[in-house]
Amino acid sequence: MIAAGSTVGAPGKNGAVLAALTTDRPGWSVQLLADDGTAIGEQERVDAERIAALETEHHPRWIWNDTLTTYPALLAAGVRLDRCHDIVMTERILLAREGRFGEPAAAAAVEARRLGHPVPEDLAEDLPSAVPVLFDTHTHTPDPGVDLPALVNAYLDQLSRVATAAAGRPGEDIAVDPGALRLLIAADSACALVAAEMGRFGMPWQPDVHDRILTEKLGARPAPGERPPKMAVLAAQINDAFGFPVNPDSAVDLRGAFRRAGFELETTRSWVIKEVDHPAVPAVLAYKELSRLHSANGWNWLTEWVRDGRFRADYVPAGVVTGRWATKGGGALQIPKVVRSAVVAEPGFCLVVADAAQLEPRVLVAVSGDEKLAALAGDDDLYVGLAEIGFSGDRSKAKLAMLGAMYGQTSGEAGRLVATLRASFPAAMACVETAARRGEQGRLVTTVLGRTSNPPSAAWTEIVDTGAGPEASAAVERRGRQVARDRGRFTRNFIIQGSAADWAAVWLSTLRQSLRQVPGAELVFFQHDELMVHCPAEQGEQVARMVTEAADTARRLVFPHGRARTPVRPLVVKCYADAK
DNA sequence: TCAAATGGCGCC
DNA sequence: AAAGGGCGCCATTTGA
Repeated sequence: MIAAGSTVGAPGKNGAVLAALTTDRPGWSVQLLADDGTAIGEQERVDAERIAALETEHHPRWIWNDTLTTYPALLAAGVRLDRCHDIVMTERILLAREGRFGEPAAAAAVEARRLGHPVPEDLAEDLPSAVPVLFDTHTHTPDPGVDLPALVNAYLDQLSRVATAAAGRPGEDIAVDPGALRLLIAADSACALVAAEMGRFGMPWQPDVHDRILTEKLGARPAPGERPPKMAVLAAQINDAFGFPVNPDSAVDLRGAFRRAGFELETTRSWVIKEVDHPAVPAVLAYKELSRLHSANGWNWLTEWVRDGRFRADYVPAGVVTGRWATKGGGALQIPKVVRSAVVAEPGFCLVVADAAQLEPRVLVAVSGDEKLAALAGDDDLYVGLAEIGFSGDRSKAKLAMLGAMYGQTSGEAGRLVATLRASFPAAMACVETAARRGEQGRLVTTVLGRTSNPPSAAWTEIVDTGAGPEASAAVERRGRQVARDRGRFTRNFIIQGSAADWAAVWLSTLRQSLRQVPGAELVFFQHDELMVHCPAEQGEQVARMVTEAADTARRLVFPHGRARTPVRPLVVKCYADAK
């Protein structure tokens, strides 16, 4: 379990609690340290076996520059480690709070340069998009320009900055408890371990089942560059219905075809086309659906991403500004429901699939401290209670209002419903609306654990300032107001989505710790507010309980003062498609 | 001709 | 039903 407010665990036998590690060729270099950073013994060139022995003997927190470029090679060598401190990930969190967003986050590398070591440009310019993600687990890439003293300096430097960073900066209102920030750092580091482990183990995936789904929907697998049979039939029907050739893959062509047929469409999105009264419409909609399946999760995806019965994704923990995970390639966070029956536990194993029910509205309850809303939070279905209070029992309206409030909807029915919500729950609404106003002013917002929004770009400031200027034309003024409002919607949602991501990160990393007691159990999937464990069938119920307990721990740690609940719903199944 | 932008849609 | 937040990915289109 992650201890809030502490950065290190119990001392090991020899007093060592930390182990700085760099990747060298061949092998690794390690320095054991006490919790104040004092070296214990000598720097050591080590192999995987020695690292495993150090883990057993000292159970240290491993300090390294970047989990995603360090840990996969260790996993490939058969070493699993329990705890780490990820310098790069921590640096991004701290820099954002210090108003130094966008500065190089490779702290150890920066420190190494200060000490006079050469730092290659690619590492020095370590912006989030430039972080090398080496998921080839057999790649063993040395840390260029990073040595053990630099790593230790970077670690101590980061520790010393936590309290100030937690306090934030004058005028920004982003202060959080230092313990919260430490929890965030620990959770993010642990999530990086999860991401590497999950990427290596992979999600059980049966290619024959997937192929059956594709063949059923699309017809036999076509030659490369050809349309699958059922798409070809639909394309022909579309041509017939219009009376002239149309390429349904081309939005330009499709829009032109509808124009010739007398329909002026803003876009060719499916919900727009659905409203058009023309004989081609059903075939167009069917074609779009099949086309999406074929191009995003068709046979090409299957051959590229599924090997040896596993889908191995490249996860990027906290890769999104809000702290949500991202992926590189494979689209692991957009697996369509229609192919989920291909995810099947191995013989003798089961899948424990769990999602957090109505997480975002519950997070709003917690971060806003709205007492009236909190009174509803005990219900299993938050929207039912909400409906009774403000929406004459209409659950769908209550849900729409809540989503509209969190996403910043102002127009249409949802906009009106948000107004109703505001009347009943002023504190909750004030919370999101304050966040929106800060965004409109170009200011920052923070999640509950202290992840801070990125500042607006210079271009944004320019547009907003010009729009507010005395000589602005009506159009320029309108444009300025619009980008300001867009920014407000972003910051409004940031505090909710990001705080939900905080909770989920603690949930995931807490569960990872519990699962060490269950031989054969592996986290195999994580998607924002949902996770999946692959474990021996007889341990399914035990793992399900752990999932629930981890959620409870996460609630206590992340929302210590809140009355919000964060219930999760673990299901023990054979197949992902059965988890509904 | 090639890289970047756009449109569209899957997930939460 | 529509369209507010966050993404990644594909095919097509655009523009240097």
